[in-house]
Amino acid sequence: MKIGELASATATKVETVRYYEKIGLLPPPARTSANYRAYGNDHLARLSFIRRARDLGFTLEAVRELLTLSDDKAQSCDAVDGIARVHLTEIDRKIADLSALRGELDRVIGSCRHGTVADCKIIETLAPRTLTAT
Amino acid sequence: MKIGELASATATKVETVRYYEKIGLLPPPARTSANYRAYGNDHLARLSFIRRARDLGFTLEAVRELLTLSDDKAQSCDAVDGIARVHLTEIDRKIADLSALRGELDRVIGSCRHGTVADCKIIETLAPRTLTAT
DNA sequence: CTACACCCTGTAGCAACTATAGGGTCAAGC
DNA sequence: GCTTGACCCTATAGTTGCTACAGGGTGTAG
Repeated sequence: MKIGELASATATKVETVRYYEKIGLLPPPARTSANYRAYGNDHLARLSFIRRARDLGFTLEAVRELLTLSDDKAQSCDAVDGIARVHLTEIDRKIADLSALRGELDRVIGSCRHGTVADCKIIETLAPRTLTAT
Repeated sequence: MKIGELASATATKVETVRYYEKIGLLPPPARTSANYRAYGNDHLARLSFIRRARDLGFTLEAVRELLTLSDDKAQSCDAVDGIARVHLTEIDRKIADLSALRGELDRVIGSCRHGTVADCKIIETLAPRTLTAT
């Protein structure tokens, strides 16, 4: 399988595949006589794994750990569970942050009376103190 | 006001202040004889504006537009309103994405039976297809 | 007069790609 | 047999929004 096929099979860009190889996430494949990368099913599986983990929002560092853990089949999967739980906590925090933000922005937008910028409540909210007192 | 004072007055790092100047978001201030930056209240106001907008999640590009708009006091504030609404839509999308992610990750974690990696449902979820068929 | 906190410039680094420049390869069609 | 076009290669620079050096100068307190 050439890099373009691997890429489209995993909804990845060709450059990204090469990037994953460069940072050691995807092992370097064999090469054809024309120096083209020749991938097998193991590469397809590994890249699929990476993409799924990325889609779930894991960082590349977390993906790297998950890949290492998944190679040791006899080990307890508690470490895997731990990584996932830490990640879940982070997502919860992000959602909370964004929701708070959303509320505030919504309030700001709601105050807009569609007048001129001089009376704009949005601008006022952004610069409440010293702007007029310059 | 020296850069350190301006920075601490706006909860910004000194390097960030210099960075904002470099990208043209904050105008270059006067200099003392020792070549130190000397800021006035207008700079304080502008940096406060920038920080508030950033806290609300606006990109630096959006902040730049908001600053430009806020300078023209006679103009209608509909453009300001528009930028804020676009931003709100983006935040909503991000929240939705993260919530979907959270649900999926929660489901994956819930399936963990704390056995070995070989039976790990989390790993299986990440690499459902070809990994075992290599 | 010597520490020490602060200031200066310029550059490199972070995540996770993406894009570009400047080439080589290969199958199809004329 | 030759060209066109899609694909492949490497290497490097760009993206966003900072942050962290390195290697210096300045100002003040003890």
